[in-house]
Amino acid sequence: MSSHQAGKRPTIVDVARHAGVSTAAASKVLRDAYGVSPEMKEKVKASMDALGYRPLTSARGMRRGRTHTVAVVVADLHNEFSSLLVEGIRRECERQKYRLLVAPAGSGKDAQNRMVDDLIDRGMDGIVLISPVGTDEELEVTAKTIPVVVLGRHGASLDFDSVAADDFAGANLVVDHLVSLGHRRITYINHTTDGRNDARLPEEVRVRGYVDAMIRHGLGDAIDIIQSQWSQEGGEESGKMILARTERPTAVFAGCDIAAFGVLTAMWDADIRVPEELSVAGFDNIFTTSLAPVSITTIDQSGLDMGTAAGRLLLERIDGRAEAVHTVLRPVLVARKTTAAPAQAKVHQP
Amino acid sequence: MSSHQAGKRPTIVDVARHAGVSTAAASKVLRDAYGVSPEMKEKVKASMDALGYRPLTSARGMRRGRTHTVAVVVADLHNEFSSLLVEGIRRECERQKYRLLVAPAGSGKDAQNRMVDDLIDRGMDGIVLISPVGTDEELEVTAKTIPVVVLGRHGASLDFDSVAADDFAGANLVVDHLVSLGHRRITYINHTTDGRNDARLPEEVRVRGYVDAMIRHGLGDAIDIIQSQWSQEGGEESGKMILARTERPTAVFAGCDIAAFGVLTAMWDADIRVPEELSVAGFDNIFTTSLAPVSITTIDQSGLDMGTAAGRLLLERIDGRAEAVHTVLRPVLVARKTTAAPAQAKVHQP
DNA sequence: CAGCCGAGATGAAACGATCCAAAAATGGAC
DNA sequence: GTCCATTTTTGGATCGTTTCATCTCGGCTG
Repeated sequence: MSSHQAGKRPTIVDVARHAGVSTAAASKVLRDAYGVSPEMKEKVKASMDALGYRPLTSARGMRRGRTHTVAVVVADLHNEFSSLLVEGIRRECERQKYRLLVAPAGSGKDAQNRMVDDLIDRGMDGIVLISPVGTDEELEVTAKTIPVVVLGRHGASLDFDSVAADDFAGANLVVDHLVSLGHRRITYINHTTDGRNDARLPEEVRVRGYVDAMIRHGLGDAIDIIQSQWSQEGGEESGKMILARTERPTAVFAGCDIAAFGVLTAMWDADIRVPEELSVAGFDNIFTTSLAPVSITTIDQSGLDMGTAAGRLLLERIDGRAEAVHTVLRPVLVARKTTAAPAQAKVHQP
Repeated sequence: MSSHQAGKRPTIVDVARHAGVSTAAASKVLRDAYGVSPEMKEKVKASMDALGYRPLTSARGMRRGRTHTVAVVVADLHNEFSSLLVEGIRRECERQKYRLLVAPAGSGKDAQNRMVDDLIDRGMDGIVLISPVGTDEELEVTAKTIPVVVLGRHGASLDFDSVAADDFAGANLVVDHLVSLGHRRITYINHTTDGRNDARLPEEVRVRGYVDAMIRHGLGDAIDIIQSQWSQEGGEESGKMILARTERPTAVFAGCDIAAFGVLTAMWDADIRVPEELSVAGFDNIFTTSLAPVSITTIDQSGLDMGTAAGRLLLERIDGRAEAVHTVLRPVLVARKTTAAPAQAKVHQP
């Protein structure tokens, strides 16, 4: 045995004995329940901090079923955008005196499901899932057991709440911005999902938004989609492909910021000046887009707001709300330095 | 009440009844304890997955005192480097069938201490603290209650383990690298800690490493330290200060990567080419240093290894080890594209 | 065949809290 | 001073699991 058991932790029984009252009384004081006289309250409280007593959350949760703890399941922590979401949830939890724990589950479906089970077994009061890969059916099974909020995925289940940004509107904003600068040949970099092809995935919604906006501007003929991956490598490759063409676009709309970084790398290596020779826009407004030497034009989904919204919904659910709520947040364009009017373009539109 | 209690979760009593055995027997099967016949084992296991039974970790932990769960306390999740550390810890925990939860506590001392208490109350088996702000004395009090590993802070307590990178050696590597490229005027950007001035803080160790290396190379006269903050703003301001000088350095060693980004921004804005006109080096090897259009030379502390080391130490402690272990890991230089020989320099050294 | 042994199985007491119903104290009203 | 209505206080059951001491039962030994 290690030496950590040294001074046994005081229990509520110790407090009661020290104060000369019953444990039931001590418990009431602890919870400020009804039916305890001021002097008893005083006495017990004094004993509590004389002994340095702190109730054991797990023992509490056992009878009462509440631990005042919620968890957010996330694939990994490297994604800056999910950090923002987490921070939003955390703030809302803090405001309502709940504790938030972050559970990194990996990107596999089984791993995520196992993590959810483990969190339930560990007495969480509710769970937020960030862009989970499981099917809606799987999530609904979970949601019958414990309050669940899905963050960052479009959908409309009756059993769990959801919060997502309007990716369609976001993609529209980018195209509108580029067109208003005078661009017509705007290439989009898509994230190709191998296998599952869920219309509610952000990537699907964004590409639809791009296509729709192009058509709306009468640029249906200029629609140009590169099937790639939303990673720095995917962006870089796409950039090189574009450079290899005889007729290049004047603007590239990378579906996410990481990919935009990749495109910039490709341009830098080829000595193409951004935005003079090519405009580049991202999506997500991750922290480093503002930090880059040439700050990147992007779409801000206001992750903080999404997070707090999710936190609020979750705590409402825990509190008893029965009907599902689905929130869609409106993104905004953050115009920075990677987009500008194209070299020799008529600024006026047809 | 919400509708989540629908199908009551099966307990070990249900399993026992279903299998027609005592709960004690069921419990033994669950833990594969000694003294259970093959046929009983079979029967009970069948009942378990017939009912979809999963033991409640908190109830278990209550009697046995172990929940197979550990937590890592982190100020916030925006720091990419701590994400790496967390990932390392997670892998080690997974290997040993432990669950890791991440607890974002904020940067305040009180907030961190409160978080640690709450984690103990929630039945964690052990805790890793990433660059905690509390004093060693406070940490020792905690470490008497629960196994603790401190990550990213130099120190040598008898009550808790620690893992840190050799910041001194890291700073040496950068200076050696720059000098070998032919630089002599190397400016260092320091992080000024207002108030506490702990010699074991990374920033203190790094600046000592810089000074020491400069002297070792006979460049004591060229020592030039800018007191600033390790943030993108701090880096940018420092960059501007350098530009305003009549005699500029040929290389800047920003104490951390974020600050290096700031320096690059300042240079970009002033049309100074990096590395042609100025070399810039960072420290930490955060993910985006490789991703930036001009990838940044930096020091890799191999956060993954630090994390797994911390995880291993923690689990050993939980397992009973009594003596403290302090690990220092050797960092390596990652030479990328922001450093090169200065414009008109003799490449040979005196 | 009495006695012993050890492996398997079990009932009940923990663990640290909450919660319910019942007991004790308080305070008026008559 | 008795009686009733409140308020305070309490004992003990309970949550889901482990653990401990005990019990059973077949097989061996002597």
